[in-house]
Amino acid sequence: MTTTVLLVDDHPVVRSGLRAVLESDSVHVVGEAATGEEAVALAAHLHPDVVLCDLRLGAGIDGVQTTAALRALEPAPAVLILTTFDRDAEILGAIEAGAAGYLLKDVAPDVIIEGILRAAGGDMFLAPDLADRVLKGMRNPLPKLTEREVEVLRLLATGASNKEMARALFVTEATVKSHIAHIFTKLSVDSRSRAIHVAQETGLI
Amino acid sequence: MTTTVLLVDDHPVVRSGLRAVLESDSVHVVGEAATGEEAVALAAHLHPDVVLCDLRLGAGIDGVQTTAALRALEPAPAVLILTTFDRDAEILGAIEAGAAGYLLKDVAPDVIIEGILRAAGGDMFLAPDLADRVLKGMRNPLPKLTEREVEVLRLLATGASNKEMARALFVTEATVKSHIAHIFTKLSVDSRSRAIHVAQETGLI
DNA sequence: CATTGCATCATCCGTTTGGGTGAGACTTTT
DNA sequence: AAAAGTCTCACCCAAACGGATGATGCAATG
Repeated sequence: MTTTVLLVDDHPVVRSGLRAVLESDSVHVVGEAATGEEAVALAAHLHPDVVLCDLRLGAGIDGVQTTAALRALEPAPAVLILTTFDRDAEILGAIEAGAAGYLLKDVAPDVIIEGILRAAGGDMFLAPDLADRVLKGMRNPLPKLTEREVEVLRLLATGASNKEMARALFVTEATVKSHIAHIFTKLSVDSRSRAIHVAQETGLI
Repeated sequence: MTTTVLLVDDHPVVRSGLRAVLESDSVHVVGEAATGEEAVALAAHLHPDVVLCDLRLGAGIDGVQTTAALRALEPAPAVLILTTFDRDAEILGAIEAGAAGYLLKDVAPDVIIEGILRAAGGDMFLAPDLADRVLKGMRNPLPKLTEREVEVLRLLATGASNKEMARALFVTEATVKSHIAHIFTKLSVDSRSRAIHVAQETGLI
């Protein structure tokens, strides 16, 4: 029995590649979507066994949000995340959103097929080089930042001074300092540069 | 007459996609390479009209170096850069290394084909949304940093303090401050965070 | 309704950073 | 040989930052 798959990627070339590589006795590609919104609409209609989804989708909702929306469908397809990057925060986000697995784009085609079949069977499937990191991430999850803190962190990452952030956010410098102090504590750092670094490394921003 | 093309990308899926998308009356894919080294070796042997090359090639030499090596062949193939990112420094690097053009991966297949044909004909071909930026980059080229300065900048971007950099580089803090002062001047910034930001934005690091 | 969490602001204080200036040693270029 | 560029270092000073502590208002949670 063949497993039906919906492809979600904003690059036409990648979709064609996946189609070419996946189509076989055991896997049948029933549709393609370029955005998360399109993916959800198509999945609701086509009922694929598995949705193979990029985490980075140019415009619109991102891969994590798409995963969550797909998993809320009835019946819910298994969602397999396929992407170029291995950012901890996003792996965890996708898994938490109900993804069955996570593969890097540079793996061999047969690994992807294997992942699809296992995802269709209800298995979890993680690229070996990532399993470790995911587990580590689960052991020391990054403390969650509040919306405001993320906002400050983003400004911080653009190189803004406290004064500039205060102006941009319509608050006093004291408030900005307060937010930054909290951010530093949560990220276990003691300088803006290091905060930027860990924020980027963990995919927090 | 058909134009012969060599594909260079570290992702098998992308290569398959490109092959599926490009193969036509006017374009014939004569080979695929996963690394820059492999690309040069194959190109020397297959003499393709055009090499379609990703800038980011997991292991080994990068796209810019590959471009330079390919252009040094006799006869030299036209090199068309195809990538996901639009980092100014790399665009310029590839153009300087002799690339005929630069396309983003999310463009439509027929745009890629058009780019290949024009590259084969000796034209320059830039994705429209990039041409502006390239020209801007040429008008305000980033002042070149010395090796030492780049080294300091990299450390800076990891969040290191002056003291830590001094230790890491076996110099005094005064020296580190001196380098940083020069970096700031060259990048026209006045804080470490902003230096990190422009360095990343311009692909300097 | 009490508690908790968030965002806001303040003051004090020590440390780090950034800016200016100058200078010696070594290499490459002219 | 002179000039230019790089890397190294030092000193001074003002501004920005980071840490500690505490307080207010407000919404959500229990």
